Amino acid sequence: MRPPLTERQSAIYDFIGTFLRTHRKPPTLKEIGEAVGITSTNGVSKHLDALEAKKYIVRVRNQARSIRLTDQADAYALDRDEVPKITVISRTSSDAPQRLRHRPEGTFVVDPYFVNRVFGNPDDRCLLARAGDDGMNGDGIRKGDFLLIEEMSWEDVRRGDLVACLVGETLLARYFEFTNNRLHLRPADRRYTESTFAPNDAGCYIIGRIIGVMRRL
Amino acid sequence: MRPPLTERQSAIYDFIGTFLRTHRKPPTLKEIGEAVGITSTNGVSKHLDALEAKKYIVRVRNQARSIRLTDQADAYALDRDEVPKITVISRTSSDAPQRLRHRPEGTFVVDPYFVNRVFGNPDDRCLLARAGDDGMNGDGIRKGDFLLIEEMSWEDVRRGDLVACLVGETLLARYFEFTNNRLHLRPADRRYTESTFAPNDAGCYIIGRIIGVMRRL
DNA sequence: TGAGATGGTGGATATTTTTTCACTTATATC
DNA sequence: GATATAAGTGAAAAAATATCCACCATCTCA
Repeated sequence: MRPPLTERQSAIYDFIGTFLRTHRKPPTLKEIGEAVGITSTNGVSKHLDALEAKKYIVRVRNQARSIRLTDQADAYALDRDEVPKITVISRTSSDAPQRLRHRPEGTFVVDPYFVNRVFGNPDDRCLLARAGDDGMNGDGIRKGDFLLIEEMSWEDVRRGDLVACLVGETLLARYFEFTNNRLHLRPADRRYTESTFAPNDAGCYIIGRIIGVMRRL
Repeated sequence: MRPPLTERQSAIYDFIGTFLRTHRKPPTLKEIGEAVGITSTNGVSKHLDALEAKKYIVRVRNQARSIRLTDQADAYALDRDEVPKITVISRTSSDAPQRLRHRPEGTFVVDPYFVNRVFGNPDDRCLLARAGDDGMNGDGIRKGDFLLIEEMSWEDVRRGDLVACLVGETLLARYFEFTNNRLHLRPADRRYTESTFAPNDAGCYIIGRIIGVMRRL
């Protein structure tokens, strides 16, 4: 669709997006130049011409701070330092479970009012994943539901907490208990069986505590 | 907390917010003046001084287009024509149910990626409210759950749809059916009874179809 | 080997934008 | 009646910002 950007053009495009998010206004040519190391505003202007020709930005002639990103998504993205973000994880067989967060499916930057109101105050540790079975059906969580997870190790989970865990390749919601040096994962539904694992069993990885559930109907 | 604004200050504050959303950059003094009918930039500047003193905005001296709204909500608000928004409703006894949308508790402008991914594509018709009882406990909706509602009249709801309705002062989630010229609201839990109403009974108002459920744990 | 794209420097100029100063008109308040 | 606050005009000065011009270097491609 749009022609690819050169390395330099890309750096400038990225800077504009970052500046927009952090300052809530577009940068001047001088500010761009200072950021990417170009002393002449004319040098910057030529790059902007290229970005505009490739339809990545739109400029208004003779107006200060009037660069607009064509791609709405980039323009809408909010300042990641100021608002909660949620990392979406998806399990694939090649991932080490401990590294789920580092190979995310994506990241949501969410409206702070929306999330705060509905889920309290999820922070950077939050992950989003989908329940892989109906084991908690009796307690209002169904297969496919989106689970908002506060990432924590099994040592930090309290007895009786609802946790998200990877058992083999499946992501499960279960009640957690630790007794007799064993992790116990208890489903709400009797048709599913309670599982028991040794603390560092490779077949079971506790992702964290479930703090929210979302379901699309 | 913050001192109230005069009518004129309020008009300017509102204009700045609107301009930010539609142009993705702050307005100049001149643009503000033209919008509210002030020919001298100095007149505008004084209003901005007042807004800044009352902590509604922050200005950067000697920089073009550098007004920033203090209130994150306004600053974060996106162009309402381009992204989904969700109106939060709360029932109070003085409201006519048909006017719930017009007396909202608030409005969320939500990250399009987040909502799209989780709930599909809710549009302007979407409302957010909390379930008022446990009548759908058996089907995974509990009292206090946040319900994402696609507003529609009872005529447009299909038989068997999960709907949100106001029965008296209580907001309920129920399965909907229309037979024998009567609205039937069926709970999932047998401890709650099915209710039946005449189509325009003042005691029952169908808000719309429930398209999503969110629960904080 | 020459043309075209990319990525610059430096400076002058035009334009926009903010700031400052002097002055006016209401309205409310003590 | 003095005084403060809000709201405004008009013009000029100062600063920021965008644009334009001339010129240079490197690389790729035909």
